[in-house]
Amino acid sequence: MALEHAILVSLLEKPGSGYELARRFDRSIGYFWAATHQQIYRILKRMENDGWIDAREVAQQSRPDKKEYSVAAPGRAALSRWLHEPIEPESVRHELAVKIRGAAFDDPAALLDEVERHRRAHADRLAHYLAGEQRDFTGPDAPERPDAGQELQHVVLRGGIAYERMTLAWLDDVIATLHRLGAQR
Amino acid sequence: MALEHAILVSLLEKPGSGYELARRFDRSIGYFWAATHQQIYRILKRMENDGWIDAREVAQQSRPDKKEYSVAAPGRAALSRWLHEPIEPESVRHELAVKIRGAAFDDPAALLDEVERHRRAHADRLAHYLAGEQRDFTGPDAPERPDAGQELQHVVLRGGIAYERMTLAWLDDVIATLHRLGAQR
DNA sequence: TCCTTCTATGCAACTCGTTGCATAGACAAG
DNA sequence: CTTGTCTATGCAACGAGTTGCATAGAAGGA
Repeated sequence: MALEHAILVSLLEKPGSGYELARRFDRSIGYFWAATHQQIYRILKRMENDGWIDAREVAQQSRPDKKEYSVAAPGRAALSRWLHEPIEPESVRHELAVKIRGAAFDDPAALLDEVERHRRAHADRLAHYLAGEQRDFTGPDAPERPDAGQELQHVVLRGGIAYERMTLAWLDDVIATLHRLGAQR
Repeated sequence: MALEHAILVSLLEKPGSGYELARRFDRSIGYFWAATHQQIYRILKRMENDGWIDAREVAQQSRPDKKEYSVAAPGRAALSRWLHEPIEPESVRHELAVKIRGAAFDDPAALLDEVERHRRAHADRLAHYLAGEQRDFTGPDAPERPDAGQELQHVVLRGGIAYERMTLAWLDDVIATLHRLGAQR
């Protein structure tokens, strides 16, 4: 039940509409917590009913009107409560790992294309993260004295970068292993 | 919808009851795909109805009887179909990352205990993985000529080890960042 | 003019996953 | 002989997440 909290954090970083939030969840924050626009709209409605967030109708030119949400005091309090609650170290769900173990009962070499496709996807994501880091934190346009929010966003991004680098190295290990098993047949 | 496939893989590696599967999901395979006994029993029942797996009543001494499941031909075919389908590179859900970004709107230093608790949990898990690797793959009792299944289990375990090492290093980075922000106040 | 794309919001139906509870046999400790 | 623990299976209710579909304004291109 952390999606509502992820939305609160995103709205505190910058107020926005459901549509804008959905796009943020396709980008930055969504790299650490995925969500579809359906989930987002539903939870926004619930949080508005509960008084956690305020809605403001915004008329726009050259595009449809939108409802811009911002966090109200009760929402901030709810987020604060959640931040002080302990959470369980996450339980991973790594579908590809299941496939790799399953390949023992099928053709291991047939997995190669799939693994290489994943490798490319992770290489793209790493490049994307590194470009974002350059743009926001380490490049010439980056703030000289970053505030706490920027420091924390940066350390989360460094986590994403470390994750992608580790994953790339592991996928190379997987590919080498599959090749080895293919050569043995 | 990969839990059924994870169960099929586990049953191919070794037939067992729902209870035994639940314990495996607390150990080895569950490190890459978590599941409770409720989910497992429900899916076992469905797969039995669909003819994917066969059930066999096993009378036991000094404990209750159990139903031992093994994979039938249609289940194997279903697994094979799934193995040949492409899957999306997984969408991560990293609750702690959401909390870290949220800490910018609360007290960053208050997160230290939580992050250190996670660090300990990951250190324990790494130690557990390394012990398992020693026992099954690199120690004196390990097979000299591992078969394909063992090679694939090992490469998945190496992924788990790499993940935990990366996570530990990142959590140290997070802890250092939180300390730095605390010192600045 | 029609078609597509982008912005923007939402309903309905379904499956997946979690939590709490219930039952029951066998055994060991107090 | 009651209590607790481990093995073993399951129901019911709920909440989370996915998929398909629908609507609608505005812009741009064929």
